[in-house]
Amino acid sequence: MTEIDWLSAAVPGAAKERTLKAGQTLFRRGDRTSGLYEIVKGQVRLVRVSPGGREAVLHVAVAGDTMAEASLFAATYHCDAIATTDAVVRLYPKAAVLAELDRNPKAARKFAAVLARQVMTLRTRLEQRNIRTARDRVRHYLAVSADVDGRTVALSGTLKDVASELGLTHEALYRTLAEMEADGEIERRKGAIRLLKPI
Amino acid sequence: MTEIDWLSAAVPGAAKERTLKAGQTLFRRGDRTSGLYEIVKGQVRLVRVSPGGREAVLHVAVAGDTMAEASLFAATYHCDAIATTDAVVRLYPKAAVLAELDRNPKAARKFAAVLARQVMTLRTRLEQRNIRTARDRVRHYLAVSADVDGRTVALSGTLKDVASELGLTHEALYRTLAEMEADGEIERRKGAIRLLKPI
DNA sequence: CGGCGTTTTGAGAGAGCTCAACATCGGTGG
DNA sequence: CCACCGATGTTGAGCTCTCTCAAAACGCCG
Repeated sequence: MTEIDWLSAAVPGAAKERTLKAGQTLFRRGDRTSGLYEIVKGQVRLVRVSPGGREAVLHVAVAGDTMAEASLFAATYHCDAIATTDAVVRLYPKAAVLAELDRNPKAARKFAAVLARQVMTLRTRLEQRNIRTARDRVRHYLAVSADVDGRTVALSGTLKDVASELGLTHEALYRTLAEMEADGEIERRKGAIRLLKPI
Repeated sequence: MTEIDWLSAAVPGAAKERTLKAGQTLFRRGDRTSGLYEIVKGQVRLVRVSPGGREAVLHVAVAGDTMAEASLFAATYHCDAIATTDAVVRLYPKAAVLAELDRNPKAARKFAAVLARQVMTLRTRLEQRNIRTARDRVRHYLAVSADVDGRTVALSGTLKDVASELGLTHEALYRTLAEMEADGEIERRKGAIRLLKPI
């Protein structure tokens, strides 16, 4: 279950949609928190702006992501949220979400479960970034993403998306996959990769 | 509040300590989940072992960290946990933690808050790894870690620790800091860095 | 004082990034 | 049905930056 599934189940009808133009601000640091957001369309980035005006990006949320979960438990936002493209967001109001957490232990447990899974996934991706060579990083990705038989990896989006998730340029990923295929380590199919040698 | 503070407050006396030799297994994939662990001393790594015997590291937990939070909500573990050094771990039994979450909405909210904060921190660190040059990565780190006045960054551990958190070799970090100091961008103090130009 | 870990600087090599050109694919409209 | 177009996929060549290996200074603690 994703966080969004949980939210729409827990607070049905409470969410409000909002449309943003590219460059428009969703909230600013110091604003009273209104709740957490789901990105329906487009892209929103969370940034901390330093006194000198430089931006440090904390997170780039794209369609399907949630952001600002921690704002549920804070009085004010600790960063700015700015749409990088035209975007549509859905607000899950803080009061409604917290009320449901208090009222319904099952829901609270489910929410914690969703967050714990996110923590796990993020740690895995962070660990992956510690791997230096493209080939080993791809191997790590394949090993972690392989289905139960450990032989097939379904590719979620385009290879460009995978490259971005791996922290590689798409060129580097293409080259690496080509080399691995030439070495008989993998076989590329439409939307999937088969592992030939059990790694 | 850290996760550990929350745990010891929520399930006082329920935790059990266990001592591990280097190389010893704490749990294996498929084992029934017993709860989540805090590392008291040493280092434990979570790995997924592929059919061919290669290890994909999912997380390296060091003293003070918690691990396997998601196991609270699963019947079996999904990876192996192996001590990389002699280690002491503290087990917070699943039943006790879940019972407290069900019984006490305040505790459940607190737990969710801790997890949400972890998600935030991890996303920030992941975003940081998207920055390619050492200098910009250090700038990002400084901007995010600066205290309220945006002028001073307290260093938690040694610079080697910081280098590891940044995903840089310590040599690269030393060089970068030296250059930044030469350029008048920062000033290095004992256990802290002052930002001279507001970045 | 001696030993160990941290900090520092040097030199060289390798790996991925950047820029560039081209192929391929899927959808759209004439 | 075909031409067109944009995005994805693919390959090439050079460059830059960090990593690696090495060695030495420094600081802390027993």
